Amino acid sequence: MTPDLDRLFQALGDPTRRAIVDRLAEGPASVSRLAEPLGITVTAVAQHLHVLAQCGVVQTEKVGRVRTASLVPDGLVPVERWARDRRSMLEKRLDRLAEILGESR
Amino acid sequence: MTPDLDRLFQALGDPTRRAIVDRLAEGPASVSRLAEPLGITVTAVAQHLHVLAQCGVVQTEKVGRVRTASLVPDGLVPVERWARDRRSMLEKRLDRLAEILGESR
DNA sequence: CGGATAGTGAAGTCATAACTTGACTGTTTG
DNA sequence: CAAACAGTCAAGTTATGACTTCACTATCCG
Repeated sequence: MTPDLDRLFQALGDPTRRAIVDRLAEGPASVSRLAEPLGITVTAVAQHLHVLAQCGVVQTEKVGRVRTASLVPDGLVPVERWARDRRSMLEKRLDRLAEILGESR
Repeated sequence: MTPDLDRLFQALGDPTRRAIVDRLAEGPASVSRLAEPLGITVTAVAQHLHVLAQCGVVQTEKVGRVRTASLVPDGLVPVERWARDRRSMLEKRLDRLAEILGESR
């Protein structure tokens, strides 16, 4: 069910991948530029970028021999919405509960 | 770095665990009640609940022989905030960029 | 009491996923 | 052209994590 959300959350579950997102939030970067501060192979970074692209968080474009990655504008919206929805659902329930408890006073 | 977020996102990366959260959004439930629709062992559910509790998403209380799980009111807030922060950072950057491009017209 | 019910604990299995290495393809530049 | 550079591809390694089973404990109820 909802394989999109699955891949999205699973992708963000990895700290290295979130670090990449953090870095890209400050602006586009090449594969090796991303690899540098992470102490990781460029191969590994490329793999991470692939999964981040798969779930719509980043987009990459290769010009010449350098591939530049950047964040997709609304890539993180589903995450935000998922969390917000659950929270609001819970809050509604708790409000109703409080109301009932209040009435019986 | 930020082991809290790490555990949180990693926890939500598992579809079964998100299904549990979904179920709990509708109200508290016992371990076996949660296991039933998932086609999974109660043991597995207990394990999932443990990791969800570790990262502050659910809380459980055992009364008598039944353990009841429920969502922690603000357990998902960090997720929401993380996503929102990245998005707003990106938006600001794109706005600045648009401004600059606009000026040069 | 005795049998069902609800969950726990320890161990083991199995798949996946995060890396690495090493060989290779293109691209830039002195 | 040759050497350095940026990235890619295909394997292989290793750790972790999502399960299961089975034996066990504690609680409820007729």
